[in-house]
Amino acid sequence: MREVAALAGVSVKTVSRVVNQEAGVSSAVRERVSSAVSRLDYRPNLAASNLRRAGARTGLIGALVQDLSNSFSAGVLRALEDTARAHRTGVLATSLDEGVERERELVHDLVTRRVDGLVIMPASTRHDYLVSELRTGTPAVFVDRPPRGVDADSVVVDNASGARSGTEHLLARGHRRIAGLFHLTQIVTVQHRIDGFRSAHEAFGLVPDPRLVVTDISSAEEATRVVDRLLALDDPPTAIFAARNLLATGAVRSLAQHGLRRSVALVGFDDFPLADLLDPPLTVVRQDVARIGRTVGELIFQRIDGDTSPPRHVVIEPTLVVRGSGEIRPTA
Amino acid sequence: MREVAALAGVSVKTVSRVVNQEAGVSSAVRERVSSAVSRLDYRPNLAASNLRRAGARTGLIGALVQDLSNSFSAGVLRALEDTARAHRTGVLATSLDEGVERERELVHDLVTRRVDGLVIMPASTRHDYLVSELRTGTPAVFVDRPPRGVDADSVVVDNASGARSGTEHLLARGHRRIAGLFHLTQIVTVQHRIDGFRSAHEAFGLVPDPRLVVTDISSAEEATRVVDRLLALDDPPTAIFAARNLLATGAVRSLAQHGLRRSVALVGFDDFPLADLLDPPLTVVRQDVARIGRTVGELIFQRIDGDTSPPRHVVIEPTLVVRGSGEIRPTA
DNA sequence: TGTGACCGTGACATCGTTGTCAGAACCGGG
DNA sequence: CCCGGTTCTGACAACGATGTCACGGTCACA
Repeated sequence: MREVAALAGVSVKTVSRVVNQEAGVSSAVRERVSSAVSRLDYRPNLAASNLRRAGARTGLIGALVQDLSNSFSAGVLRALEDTARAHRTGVLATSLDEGVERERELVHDLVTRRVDGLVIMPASTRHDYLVSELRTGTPAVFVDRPPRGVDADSVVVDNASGARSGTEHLLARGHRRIAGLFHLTQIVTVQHRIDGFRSAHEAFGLVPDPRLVVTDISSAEEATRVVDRLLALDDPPTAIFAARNLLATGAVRSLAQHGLRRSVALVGFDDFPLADLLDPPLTVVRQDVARIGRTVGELIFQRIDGDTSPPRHVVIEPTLVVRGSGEIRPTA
Repeated sequence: MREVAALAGVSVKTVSRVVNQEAGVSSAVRERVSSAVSRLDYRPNLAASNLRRAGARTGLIGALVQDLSNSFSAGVLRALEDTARAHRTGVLATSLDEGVERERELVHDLVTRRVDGLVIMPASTRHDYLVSELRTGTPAVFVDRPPRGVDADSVVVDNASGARSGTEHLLARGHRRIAGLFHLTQIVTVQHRIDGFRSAHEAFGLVPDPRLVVTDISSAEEATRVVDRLLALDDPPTAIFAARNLLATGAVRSLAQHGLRRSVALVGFDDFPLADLLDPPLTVVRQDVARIGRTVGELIFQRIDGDTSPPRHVVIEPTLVVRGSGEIRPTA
């Protein structure tokens, strides 16, 4: 900046005025400064500017998601990004891979970076550690999983209701032996999905066979092996409820290997690209990722703009998308 | 920081020493300062610190990708993110959606933010505008599409060779009327894929029927309509080469609607999750996204660490993944 | 006891920028 | 020609941190 000032023969303050398009600079001087700026490839230092300006923003929000390459995370992030762009803000996104310790470190790091807001798809189950972080004034919004131990906005889907409707869909078609595939039980949303799975059974006066309820499956490959095993039972399931997108794809792989894709019903939780192109097309409980991402964006920017009303907890209802795989009748 | 110093009864410089774990502070003082830090929830201001420190890094790299929610972009980004984490660096990712103007603005913005490096999956075809941006010393690496008008590292796949091997795969199985679906011709990689498609034909002493070569298709929906139209021709294609993941899925939708998934052969360019679960499973030319992302990460961090050797252009060979859809024989 | 080395600490300048305020130059009106 | 009011410009301090250097105190040793 000093160099620009020297080249243009003015003070640094005048350069600052020109760069920030402040009024009250003669056009002759403005011209000289502008040409000096471009001749020297001068770029104002945003950090220094933010330092000096009162209550300036960094124009950055931090987003901690489960896994960038998972279509759910990516979809939410994409919608969030679009909202952020409208507010001239960048998104600093990181995958957590269910790493609890990593979550803590990253939050600390992001707060230290002075991001304007945090969007957290948490790996941890207790978020007390956030209290001191948020005292610094950084607003946070939780996505997909609700906050515990700290008061913050959240956007989640009604997991119990989604799992319930998916399961009831199978029960209503006569299935009585339904396998339930679930992710890590320590995750609250997974617990809710299990609850929904059970309450659907109760509504039909049934109790799920414990051998058919498998939890803590964390990859598609593991889901495939689990289904392989279930299909080998004396009385195998006639339908499968896979409570997460990766588990559904794992289940499809197993069914395909056994040539049972058209005989065993399957309902998944989470829609994903191409689910409609499978054969049979996959019936799923869909979470509207774009809407979730947009809602998160709206909440966080309201907070950034100074909204201090009590935390809001937005619950988005998932919808059942009927495509074929969930309508297969039980084999006698 | 002043408050911490006051509370601990020391100077700010000593607080700085403790925070940065510098040697030469008595443990008593260190103790007092640490407790003051946690009592006040003090967080050092990274921006101010960077301002003072000579040649400090922001610990940020900017990544401009085509579309975060596309599995190709997301996969590359995920691998890049992992590399960046190893270097204690965050990734500021943005979708370009083929927006040329947006690319320019974002690059300018990121350079102004003083990111340590830029990773660009460019929307534009000429990158002269980068010359002045890069003069500031920010290194850049191009992904997926090569730089033109500026000297910078790049990581691309051999598009011509990939398209050629995919097309030859179909020709070798007796197909003579092969439809080619391509994205925007202004994109260099698309031109190369077209070249590969043609040269495969030449190798068989053939010339593609111009009516079967459709370019500038930019969405899955449009691809579906195009295939609908091609199938309605008097002499419809017996095989389809879809030179991008979205175009392949669009093609599958059309084939499905016409009940032709098992009669018309299909080879796609770009692998994606679940391609193996389609029926028939999709034969594709696969780009190793993880390897691309890792390579990009290695290049950019070498530059950040001061490597000033001439630009390197890494070409990654795509591989043909045979699954079924590409092995369908032509119908008589 | 004096001396030099070393240790712990703080004062001050500085990074690049902008808010504040004051001064210089110019204008029109009396 | 003087005066008050604009208009334009610059000097200076400050944002939050750290590099430099100098200071006072301990300690070992001559």
